Amino acid sequence: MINPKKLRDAGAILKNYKRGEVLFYEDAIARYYYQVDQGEIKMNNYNQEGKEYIQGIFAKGKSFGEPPLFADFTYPANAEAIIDSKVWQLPKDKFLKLLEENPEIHHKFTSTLALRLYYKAIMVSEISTQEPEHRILRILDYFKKNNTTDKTDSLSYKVELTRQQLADLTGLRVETVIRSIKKLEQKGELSIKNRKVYR
Amino acid sequence: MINPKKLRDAGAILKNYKRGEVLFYEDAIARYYYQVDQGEIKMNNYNQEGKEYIQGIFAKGKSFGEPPLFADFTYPANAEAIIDSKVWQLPKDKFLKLLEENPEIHHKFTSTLALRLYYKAIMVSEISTQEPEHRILRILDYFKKNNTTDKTDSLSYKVELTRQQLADLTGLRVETVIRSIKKLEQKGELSIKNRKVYR
DNA sequence: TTCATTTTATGATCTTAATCATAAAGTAAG
DNA sequence: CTTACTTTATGATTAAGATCATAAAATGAA
Repeated sequence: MINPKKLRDAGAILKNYKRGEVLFYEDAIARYYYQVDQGEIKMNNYNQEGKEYIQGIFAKGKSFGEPPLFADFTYPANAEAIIDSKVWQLPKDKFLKLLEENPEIHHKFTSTLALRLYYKAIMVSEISTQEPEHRILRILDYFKKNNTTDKTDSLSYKVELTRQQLADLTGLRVETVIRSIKKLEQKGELSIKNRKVYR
Repeated sequence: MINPKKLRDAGAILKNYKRGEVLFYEDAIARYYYQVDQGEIKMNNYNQEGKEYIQGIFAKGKSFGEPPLFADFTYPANAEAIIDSKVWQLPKDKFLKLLEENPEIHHKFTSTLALRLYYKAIMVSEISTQEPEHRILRILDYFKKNNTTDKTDSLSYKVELTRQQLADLTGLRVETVIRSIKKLEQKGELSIKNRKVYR
């Protein structure tokens, strides 16, 4: 996350997006650095049959869609508002200038990319070799880690993801997620209180 | 890739690894920046049943295993020499100092991470939503793009990967890869000359 | 507060890639 | 040159998750 004040000073503007609105499409050329101010943005792909894969969900303070700003390639996925959102938008050249003039921001930014690469490396391995329950737990733990400081395994973290979103994040079908979650509850790996998952 | 001369000046040493030798294991703490001087290194994961997933294959000039140097996490995968190799090894603190003192190297390095993130985003989406033939073509095109400047679709690029490696890169089984490749040949998407794949 | 949509749920059936079995060709090691 | 291992190959069977069908709750919009 870059300090919003710094962003504004560098020339960023705050844009509003309604639930369902698309910020950019897969294969488009990247022109801006984006950072969530309010709301939730997802990046996703659809295959020929319309099956969705969610690359990531970005909440307050998170940036997304930066990699294509650094090299000659287009967006690997779409970006869409999950709920009504406000997003900082900084033109590419101004963003690169900002990094250039602020080595500490550049370093922090590199760390962010590194962490995202780490997450992707784990997920691609999970999806290709692990069974549904294992994959789901990984996603839950990733969201828990990113949204709490709680390091216990007390099943106290409330998962704010629908079964469908979990399916789209893990490459599974919603029915499979529902059934797997039930099994995980029986095994004591998570708990379900009026339909909400706790991990 | 960082200029080998610069690496050596910064304090890097050149280490030898025999085919099959492991440079580091998953979950270990990262201590060095690595860059291939000669040979081939793969990064991979194994699941409980021993099924392998290959995160990437790194040839001459490519670096690997850098992300954990930037934040407080461990290696997401193992690194192993596919063939006898020589690898530059630079201690973490010296590597970070090198980036700090050379903004142009830092920027280039960020581009490398960005490109890798792009590749991972594509592969995770492919693996989770696409059928075998589609996945295999993606990997072939990725390797073609990274190893030639040839932009034609002349089926002139010789793929130096075994069927098993293709399987481990795509999360498929070797038999499935063999059968898919045959179908792709019939469709004219690739050609096979004495068992070697051309794309 | 009614209606439409989304989310969660469950059972039955199907399909695709995994698995299992076996072997020939190619390569490397001694 | 022989032996061991790796790679490619192919057919038969199986199993896991996808798909299909249906519906009750829950949520949200008008």
